[in-house]
Amino acid sequence: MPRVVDHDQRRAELSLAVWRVVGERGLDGLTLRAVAEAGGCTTGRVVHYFADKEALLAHAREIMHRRMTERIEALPVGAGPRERLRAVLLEGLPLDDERRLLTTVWAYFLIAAHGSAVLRAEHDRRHASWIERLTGLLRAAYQRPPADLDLRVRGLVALLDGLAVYAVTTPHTYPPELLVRTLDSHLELLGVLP
Amino acid sequence: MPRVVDHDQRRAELSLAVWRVVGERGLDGLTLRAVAEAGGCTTGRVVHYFADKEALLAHAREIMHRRMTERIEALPVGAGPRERLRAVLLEGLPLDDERRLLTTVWAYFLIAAHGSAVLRAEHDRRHASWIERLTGLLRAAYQRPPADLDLRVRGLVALLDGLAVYAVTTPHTYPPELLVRTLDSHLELLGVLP
DNA sequence: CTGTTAGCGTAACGGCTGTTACGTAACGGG
DNA sequence: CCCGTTACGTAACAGCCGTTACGCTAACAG
Repeated sequence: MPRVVDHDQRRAELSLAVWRVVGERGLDGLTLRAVAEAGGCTTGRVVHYFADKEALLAHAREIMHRRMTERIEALPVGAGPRERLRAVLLEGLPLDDERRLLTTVWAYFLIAAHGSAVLRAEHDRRHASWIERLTGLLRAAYQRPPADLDLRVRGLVALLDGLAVYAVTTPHTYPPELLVRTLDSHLELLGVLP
Repeated sequence: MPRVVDHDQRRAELSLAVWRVVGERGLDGLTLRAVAEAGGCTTGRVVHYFADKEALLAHAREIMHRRMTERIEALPVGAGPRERLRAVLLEGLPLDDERRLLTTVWAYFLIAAHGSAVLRAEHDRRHASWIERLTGLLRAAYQRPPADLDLRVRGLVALLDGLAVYAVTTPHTYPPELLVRTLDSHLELLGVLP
């Protein structure tokens, strides 16, 4: 056996390079050569670890979701249900550099879901899971859950992701502080502010 | 003078072709040849009326916003402030074919605002105007406006546009009926449901 | 009727893209 | 020590893109 390399780590490195390129140049600016440059190598390495561009993108997306889930599950436990709900929601907003990068990539994949059946199906799966998670959290946050809890969740998620998209496209207009205040205002309206 | 043609109409026709292409193939699928095909002509006509692709896109966007405003101003007057607020908000959701097309184009330009300073500035202008309009409408809908009215508006807009983006990307999961019910649930929460 | 000019189809060009093929260097098993 | 395999840089390729140049056609002024 020749030179030994950790394939998973290489793929993770290249996925990170994909994030950076998307974060800087958008999804149309994402070329194999740009990824190679961001990853400090040539296209030779990129194509060596991924069959084609689609596989590269799919893996970068997979890693993104894995990282998001990882962050949520790393949140401190023990707090009350309302604190926990708010903490999870804040993970969906681009409040620091890492989340800004993750959210940007997420937003591009969201729009790309229009026009690609594969991306749309994948997005639908993730979204349903996200809705389910938040339904549980919101229900737990209520002493007596309202009858239209499902609509409250849909609205909450739409508000959160709408804010996230705005923060990605026009971060100057939607700074982290405004995002948090807007979310808190909505939580207060819902009656589940900690 | 040779053959006489209405330039504005030609440009409007080609802008409609842009909408259709974006609606079917997305912004990356938007090529001059695709626009020509959708417009029932060749690239010769397209480049004859627009200096370059950027000008074509800018005009298609301009027409889109003009049409959206036109629809809003065509709404029946005379209803109460809460009916009016709801009617305007419903114009922001893809509830029929035309709005679906308009919203799709809008969503693509929204994401494209990330990565292009020109598109971002333009979006920022439009967005501020939209926020301003809704602030007035929501204030009028309240008997006694809350202290954090601005945050209520931000949340309302984020919810609306979040729903719109979801409806564009996964219309099957977010049918018109769910959009309206979610919006109404939020309006009820705000205490401004007609 | 004739000349001029806008309208626009056709085609060519250079640049960039994803993909593929090839060459080389380095490492580990025998 | 040697050899096979893996890692990956380099380069060529075909396809599509926006842009540009060119040429024909049809309509109006005179």
